[in-house]
Amino acid sequence: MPATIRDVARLAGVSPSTVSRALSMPEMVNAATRARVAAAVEQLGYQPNRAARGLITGRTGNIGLVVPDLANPFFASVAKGVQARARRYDVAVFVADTDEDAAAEVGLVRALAKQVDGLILCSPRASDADLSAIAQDTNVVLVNRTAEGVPGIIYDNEGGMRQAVAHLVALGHRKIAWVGGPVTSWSTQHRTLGLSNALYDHGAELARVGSFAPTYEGGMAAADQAVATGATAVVTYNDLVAIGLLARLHARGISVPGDVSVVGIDDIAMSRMARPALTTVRLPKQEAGRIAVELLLAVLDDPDPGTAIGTRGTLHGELIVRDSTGPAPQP
Amino acid sequence: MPATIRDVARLAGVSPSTVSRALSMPEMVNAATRARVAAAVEQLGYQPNRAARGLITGRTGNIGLVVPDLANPFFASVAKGVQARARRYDVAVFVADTDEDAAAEVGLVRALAKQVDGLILCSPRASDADLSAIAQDTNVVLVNRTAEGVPGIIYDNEGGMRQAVAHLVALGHRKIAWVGGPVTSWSTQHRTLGLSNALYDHGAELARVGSFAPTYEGGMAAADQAVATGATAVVTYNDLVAIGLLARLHARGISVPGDVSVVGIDDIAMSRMARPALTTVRLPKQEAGRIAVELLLAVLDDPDPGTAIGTRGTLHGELIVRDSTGPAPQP
DNA sequence: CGTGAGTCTGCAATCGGTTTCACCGGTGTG
DNA sequence: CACACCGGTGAAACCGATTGCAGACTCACG
Repeated sequence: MPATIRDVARLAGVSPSTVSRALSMPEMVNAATRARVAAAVEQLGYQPNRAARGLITGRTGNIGLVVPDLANPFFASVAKGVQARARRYDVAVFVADTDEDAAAEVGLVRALAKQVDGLILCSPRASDADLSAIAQDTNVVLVNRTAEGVPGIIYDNEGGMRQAVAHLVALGHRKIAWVGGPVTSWSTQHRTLGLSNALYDHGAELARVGSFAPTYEGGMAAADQAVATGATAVVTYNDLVAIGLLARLHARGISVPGDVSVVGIDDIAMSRMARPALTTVRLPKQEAGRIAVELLLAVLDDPDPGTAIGTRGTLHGELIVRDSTGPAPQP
Repeated sequence: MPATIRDVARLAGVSPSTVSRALSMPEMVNAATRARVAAAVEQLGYQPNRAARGLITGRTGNIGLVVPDLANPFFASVAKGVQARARRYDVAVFVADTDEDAAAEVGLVRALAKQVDGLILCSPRASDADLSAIAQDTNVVLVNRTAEGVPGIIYDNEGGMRQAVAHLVALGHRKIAWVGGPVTSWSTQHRTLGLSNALYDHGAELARVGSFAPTYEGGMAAADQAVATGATAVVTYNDLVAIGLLARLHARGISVPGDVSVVGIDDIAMSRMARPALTTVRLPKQEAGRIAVELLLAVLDDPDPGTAIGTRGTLHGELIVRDSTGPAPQP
């Protein structure tokens, strides 16, 4: 039903080859012919069939995005960024959600790999070994995770933690509790390290509270233990955890920031709606998605694997001070 | 690099045609041959090239999902449902975000239409005319919107409003304010109507507060006007609005539910984390996505346009009572 | 005027599958 | 015994684009 390249050719009075060239290598065809082709294309509303093109060029013009959970606002934002930037390059995006399941993730990636030119893996849960294996035979860009020889975008977790600590120390806090995320999480490890270093530099004390699910419930569970450490401030793995923690503290009648200050990481939409509004380290989420697309397309265009391999973008967080942090209570 | 059907054929000692048949119409080929082919497929890890198949069958095995805003938790949930169900049928999903822009939407849909077998349009902002035009030459399923002759899934807005009203009336509320969403929104119209009817049936009074953006900010803006109506309860267009309204009421020192009760619609994750936790009408979001996929695939399989046209699924909401509603204050 | 270079265009092969059609051997029927 | 039929298979055409190669034409130069 839709017009084919032959229809255009017939209408323009040229051969299909010429139409093809007029569209993809305009400088190779005579200006007059080019104009005739353009007119015919216009008239028929012709759009080349991507499947047919892909068959011969080996490029599909599609990329895939794999995230652990679309309903998580962090990943939704990244997806939004990916999607917006991909459109600019006329690339379509397959989105897949693994439901936080590492095994499902590997299967999904394998299935998707055949249908796309490259994949963006956001906070993948797969093992380093699986990840490297995948990157072997597929163009992959990692977001929020690193793996040997695979290009990616990461956040400057150390820098973010440093900002949070500087803020809290300035407010007089000397003992700070840390609520970590999943033990296997790459981010948890780096954030723990960054926080620990920053606190050491300021001569303040770190109280580790352990690992919790990166959810509202995880935050509620962590609250009592965080308070029990005697810390006057709590930094959490992400905003969702911080908001859960806030809820539990409120339920127990503990004042924020009067008794305890709370800092999250991410700056999801919910954070400024929390009560009290959450102080947090804002991570540029859509930006990560946009850069991931640029990086992936660069990898695709460069046939030489040496260039892009190891290319790694770093994005910096920004401390957003709201109402959940205040001066440390006088003992 | 990846194995082609010819590789499989050679290994199995048969012709490509037989391999094709063994895979797509197994009953047409001898069991022994079929086994040999299966073994060869297994050994080579063969997966048919979708582009090549699509070229001849005219089916891509892909569907598209278009939403106004991926970062909106409501749409993220729908996307999650679509995505999960599509995977079950081995169908890949293109996701596109229109940024709430009706014009961009139409363009996006046109571009996407060529690359997929069908589209799921979730809460499309386009005009009825544009929508019908699109449905003319593309397989479309609507979610949260109706259009003449286009199949879709909608929510039973009337039923949801009825539940909310019954709850509020039972608590003694006699005058209820309604904060509407965008005037052009299909949902706004139906929710307004449903609320109005339910209130009439209970002999209670409706106070319309006007149209507001379906956002947190919209809710903050609506709060003062809602209070000024003298109503003892407020129903809002969605949960985001309700949460914004809650924030503004808190800022003004108005107690919820002591002075005013608040009811939202959607039941997004944020709602149970609000303070007070929000009473709301839960809409099955992932379910809508799942059904939309089923419906779309049914449309695709049925060459007769008469059957599916006008097929319309209705999903029912469920009142979730939390802490934002209570007995009407005694005058 | 012949020749070579250069520009532009068309022919035909190709990508990896699906599908039509013909064919083959074997069986059942008139 | 001739014929139709049937299950199973292969050869070849085809889907809609791209691209290597060769031909046609123009132009300049010797």
